[in-house]
Amino acid sequence: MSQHRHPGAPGSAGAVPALPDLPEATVARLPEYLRALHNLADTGHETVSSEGLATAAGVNSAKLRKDLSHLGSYGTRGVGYDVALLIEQIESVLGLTQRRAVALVGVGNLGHALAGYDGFASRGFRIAALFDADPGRVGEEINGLVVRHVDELPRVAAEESIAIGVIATPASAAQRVADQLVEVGVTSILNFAPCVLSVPEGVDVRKVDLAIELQILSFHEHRKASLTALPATGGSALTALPGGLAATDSQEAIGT
Amino acid sequence: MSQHRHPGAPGSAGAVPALPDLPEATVARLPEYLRALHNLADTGHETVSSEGLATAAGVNSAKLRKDLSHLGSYGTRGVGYDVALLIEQIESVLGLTQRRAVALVGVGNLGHALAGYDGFASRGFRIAALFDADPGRVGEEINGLVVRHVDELPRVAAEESIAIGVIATPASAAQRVADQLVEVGVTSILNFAPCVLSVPEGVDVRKVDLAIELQILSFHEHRKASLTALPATGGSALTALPGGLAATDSQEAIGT
DNA sequence: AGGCGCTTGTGAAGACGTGCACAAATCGCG
DNA sequence: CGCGATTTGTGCACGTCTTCACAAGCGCCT
Ligand SMILES: NC(=O)c1ccc[n+]([C@@H]2O[C@H](COP(=O)([O-])OP(=O)(O)OC[C@H]3O[C@@H](n4cnc5c(N)ncnc54)[C@H](O)[C@@H]3O)[C@@H](O)[C@H]2O)c1
Ligand SMILES: NC(=O)c1ccc[n+]([C@@H]2O[C@H](COP(=O)([O-])OP(=O)(O)OC[C@H]3O[C@@H](n4cnc5c(N)ncnc54)[C@H](O)[C@@H]3O)[C@@H](O)[C@H]2O)c1
Repeated sequence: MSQHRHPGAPGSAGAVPALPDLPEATVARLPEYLRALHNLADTGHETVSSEGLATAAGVNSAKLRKDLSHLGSYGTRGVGYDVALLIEQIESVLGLTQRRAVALVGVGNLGHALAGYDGFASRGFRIAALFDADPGRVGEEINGLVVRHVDELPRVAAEESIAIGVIATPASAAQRVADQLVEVGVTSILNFAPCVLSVPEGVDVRKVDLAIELQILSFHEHRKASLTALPATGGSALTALPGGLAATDSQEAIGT
Repeated sequence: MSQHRHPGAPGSAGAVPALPDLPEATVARLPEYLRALHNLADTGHETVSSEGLATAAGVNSAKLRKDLSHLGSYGTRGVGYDVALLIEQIESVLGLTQRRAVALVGVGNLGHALAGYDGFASRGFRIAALFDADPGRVGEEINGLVVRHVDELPRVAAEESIAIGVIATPASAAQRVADQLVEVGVTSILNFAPCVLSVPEGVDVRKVDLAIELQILSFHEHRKASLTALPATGGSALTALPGGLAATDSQEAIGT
């Protein structure tokens, strides 16, 4: 976690973009806004209201406005937001003006799918290199890229100026791979292996774990089943009627 | 969300689970604790302290204790938690005592990888059916399962009592597939397509979007680069030491 | 039995995130 | 030129989550 908040320079008369220092929750939503905006642009929309964009992104419109207000005032009251301008601004804030090079380590079952995914390219990234430790896989060509041995990582990382590393190896190898990535200067890692990675301060790790997602769904499934099964709670008072239609739970949005 | 648990009956002679109604943030972490606990059990540990488990799960120990306290008091002061007992409790709360059936729709690039993934089975789930709309793929056998046409979903869903649907189709087809899943009674969906799904109240959707993860990393990468470029802010400090060996295990955990 | 060290469980405080509600700003039109 | 319709940007209150700090409980050793 980044904790050191520089207290000084509040007004900050800086003329430059000035690093807005966005709330983390906002950062996590910006990509979704960006995707929705691209959809709108592709369908010919020139402007969009906060209400419209919020619906397209699946969030509350007040939240969307507050999020965007952190980037500056790029909307026009009474009109809405200019789609092209907003795309530009969000991409700028997310650092997508340069196409970042991604290295994928572990070209197995999952790695193959990722290597062949074109959603990377269309959203600001370039798979620059594939690595594996299995000699049987080295040399294989996927989508125009040759799989290299992981020992070549230092050389290739320098050549391609890798910005982000993706780990798709078994969990047992993930920490070692992470160490190797850090060693060659990678400071952002996306980890698909089901394990906790230990990295130096300053290195960011995000984790995607499919089984965890399913287990969270399982919890809610379990809870829903229990609720309809035995609606009587405690011993007295509040006799939540089992009608089944009186579901008070509002929007079902779970987690982030 | 309601939080008031029954005020009386502290000893709680109740033998039944009793629906703890956990905070969502806690639910999202329980699977990680569970995974860490299984690792501990496999390496012969019988008990573990909150500190130890917290480290293994990559969280703060106070947070872990508070999370576990929501399930009840399953620890022993001065000793720690019984690993086997805690596994049992967490699995019970998450509804993993029954092996839930999962249907995977869209057996393309990504779908193939998911269908062949054994991490499902070992963590409480069973891939019960594969579906695709492409006649060319229907009939193909993957990992012992035959790909069926998506039109067979109603029949198969009933036969296998599908609990969770996984969508791995292109975004353009995702909403239609979601509708079909809801239609046959599925109330939990894991969506890999980069789009917002609209579902009725009572249906839970979780989304995994690889490009979003990368873009969030990109933001932090961008910010880190800007900071080192112009460190004039405040007193600066933090001169990222290149040594590389001073790995403080302070995880950089971003977002959730 | 009693004391000591260790660990849990939790109250309290603060940080963070959310959503309402409304003033301010802008456009279009008569 | 002014007015009403529309939509942004934000102050404020509320709820959720995190973290600290410590009393209470437990086992072990003397
Ligand atoms: N397949 C899926 O759908 C899926 C889903 C979620 C998570 N995961 C996780 O993703 C990871 C990969 O899964 P998979 O199914 O592709 O496994 P896999 O065994 O098919 O592929 C792993 C690949 O990593 C390579 N590898 C092993 N050690 C390495 C090292 N030190 N350096 C470089 N490469 C190395 C192996 O040679 C292999 O090619 C696993 O941790 C798995 O738990 C997979
Ligand atoms: N491949 C990846 O690594 C990756 C990563 C992240 C996200 N995604 C997303 O996952 C989804 C699938 O990606 P992919 O690379 O596997 O695509 P793909 O084109 O290889 O596979 C899509 C499959 O869905 C099937 N399909 C299409 N319409 C259908 C329908 N109505 N019902 C049932 N099946 C249908 C197609 O026949 C095809 O087999 C896409 O939305 C993609 O954006 C993929």
